[in-house]
Amino acid sequence: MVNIDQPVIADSQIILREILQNRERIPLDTDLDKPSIMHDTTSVQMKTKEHENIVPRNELNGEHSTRSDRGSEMGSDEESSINDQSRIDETDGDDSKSDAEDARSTGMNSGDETKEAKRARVENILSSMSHPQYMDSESMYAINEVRRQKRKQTVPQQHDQAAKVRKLDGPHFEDDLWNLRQLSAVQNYFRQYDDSIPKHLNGFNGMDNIHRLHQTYFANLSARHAEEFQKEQQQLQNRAAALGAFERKVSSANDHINIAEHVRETMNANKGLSQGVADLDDRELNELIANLKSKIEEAVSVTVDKELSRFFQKRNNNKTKEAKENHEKNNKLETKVEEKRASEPEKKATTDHSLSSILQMPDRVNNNNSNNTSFRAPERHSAFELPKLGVGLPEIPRTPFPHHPPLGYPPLSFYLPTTLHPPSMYSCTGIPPEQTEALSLVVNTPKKKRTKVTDTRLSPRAARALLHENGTLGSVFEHERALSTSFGQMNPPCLPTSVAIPNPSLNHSDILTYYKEQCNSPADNDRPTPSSSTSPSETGYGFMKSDYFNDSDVFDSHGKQTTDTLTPMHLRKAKLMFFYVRYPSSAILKVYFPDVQFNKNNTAQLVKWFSNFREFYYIQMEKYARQAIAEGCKHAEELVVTTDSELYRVLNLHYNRNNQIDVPENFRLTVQATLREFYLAIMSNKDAEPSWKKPIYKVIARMDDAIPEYFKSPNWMDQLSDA
DNA sequence: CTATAGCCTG
DNA sequence: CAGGCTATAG
Repeated sequence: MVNIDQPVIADSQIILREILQNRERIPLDTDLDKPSIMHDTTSVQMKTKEHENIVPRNELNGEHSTRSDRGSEMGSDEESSINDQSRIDETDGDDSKSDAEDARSTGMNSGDETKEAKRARVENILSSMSHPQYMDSESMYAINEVRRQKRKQTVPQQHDQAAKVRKLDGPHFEDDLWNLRQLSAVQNYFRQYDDSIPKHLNGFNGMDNIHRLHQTYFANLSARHAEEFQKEQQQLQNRAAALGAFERKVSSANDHINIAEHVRETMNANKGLSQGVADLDDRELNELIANLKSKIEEAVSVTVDKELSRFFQKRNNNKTKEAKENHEKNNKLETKVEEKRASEPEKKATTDHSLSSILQMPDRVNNNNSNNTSFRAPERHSAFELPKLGVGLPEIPRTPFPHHPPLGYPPLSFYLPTTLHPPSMYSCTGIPPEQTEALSLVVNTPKKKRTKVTDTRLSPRAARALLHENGTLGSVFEHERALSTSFGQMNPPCLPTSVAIPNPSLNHSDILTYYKEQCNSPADNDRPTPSSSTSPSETGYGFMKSDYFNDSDVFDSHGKQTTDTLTPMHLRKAKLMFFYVRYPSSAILKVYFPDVQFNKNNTAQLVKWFSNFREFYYIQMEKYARQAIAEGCKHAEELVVTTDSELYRVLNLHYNRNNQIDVPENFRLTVQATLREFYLAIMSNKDAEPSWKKPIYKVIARMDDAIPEYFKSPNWMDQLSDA
């Protein structure tokens, strides 16, 4: 195609096509499962499955389990196996079915093949896009999983051979034709909804759909191996469930129209149309793709919105319950600890102070049914509820966030005099009382942040772009942004994360870039093509052009301003995002930084940021975990992190210095969990092993949360600047 | 050869 | 936080 920057991109398009046509290139056995999707999708049996799969982070790395599983130890290198296992467990029952389906589909090769294949393809597409939150990530994770297994260091993986399966061939002309037919059919189908779908819901995240298709495709490819195949079964189910849900949704919203049926009918009715489509040229094809994408977005947005709100509502309720239980538990522990202290006078001196400050037995913990994290109410200071200070505190001036309630007010705890929270000796002096172990990491606590603002190349223009100082475009931009977030929301619930996992999304997401460019007038953004360029730095030319010359604002397909320069504002935002996700995939990052024109460099930079965030985070964790141990903590349960905990406060200071957001409760839980993980690992002398932290990383990676959509709002971004 | 994760440094 | 370096992976 034209404008193909990178091989990946080129492949992406091919992939899209293949997805759409459900074509070969895949080992037969793998391919066979597609028909199964088709059958499953139409069935309703998915309802049950659906909520099994609703597990947000489950997909992460393909090994993720529900939050409730969080505690499970994955200490060894068997995580992969474990995941696989879990998947197997869940999918077992359907395997047989799939097999049957496979057999069936194999049988109908020639005659019905066309028809069936088409149907399968369309359904596949629909399912791919209809399961935004769960399935998509699922696929993505599956991919991650595969790749990770291949690359996971520390643990010599045996699945290596599995790798190469997904190499793609070059484009096939016939494939294109097929693809076009499918596209037109689908597009045509969606046209029916043009009127019923609010235009304002049109999002700019359309590339995500493509992305997902891409991922789905890869997921299928990866199914070649047994274990992988099983995972895939899981995905298929998810998709089926997704489609089921999607259909139900759309049905209710559109006079009970059955999507699948419609698509099928449309398919049949459009055979003629496909003819004309056949001789489109690349440009036209791209246009078509763009349109299709747009349509799909519209349709999906509506559904996604509904699903999301429903999901989060449900989720919030659960969490509330969880929090309550937690509270009770904590109180119990508190008592326990106190008793313990009483019996250990000599130790008391140290314990009472540092330990308590770190672990802060939650007096009246913030069990204010902390409305969960993600969509926490602005007023929810619960997580920061300050026990003993409340009153006397002077009103601390803080930057109000007028237009964005979500920002809420900074937790009071941040303003509390340190005296109220005796800093642990570690954090202050850095002299561990009795640490015998190698505290390599612990010792050096990189504290002085805020050093350089990261972006040395920040240009006024870029800044302006970021702030949308030029009103006109800004408002429009903003408006669309806000609206478009609805679509983006689909990612949150299951933010693909990647621990020590090669970020597949980074590669895959290139497809986003690709399509984005396709949509835009290719002439505008003439970014040097990274792929073709030899080095990531794109050597002199590439670098210069993209980082300096091309630093100028650009406009995306929606006429919104864009920059390829990461500014301090972006950095702040990234930090805040860290409260929700520790392992965001680059794809997610891209979604949440819509005003950034991503390229190899800034993508790497952003990724690096999170890497740095994590580094700091884990260093703190290890430090405090060791401190707790040094102070005589005997059980992981004794490690309770409250919003008043030293650890917690340190982290807040680091990532939320200006208290720009109300830190999600989940973050606290994550911190606590991390602390415990470290504690347990250290207690069992795991820290002697080479990469003993890897398992911990994995556990934590599963705790990523959904990022509030308002993060995508440029308007919100603005506020960060003046905060 | 290119890319990422992770660790270390400045 | 950015750079640099290494190991690993495709």
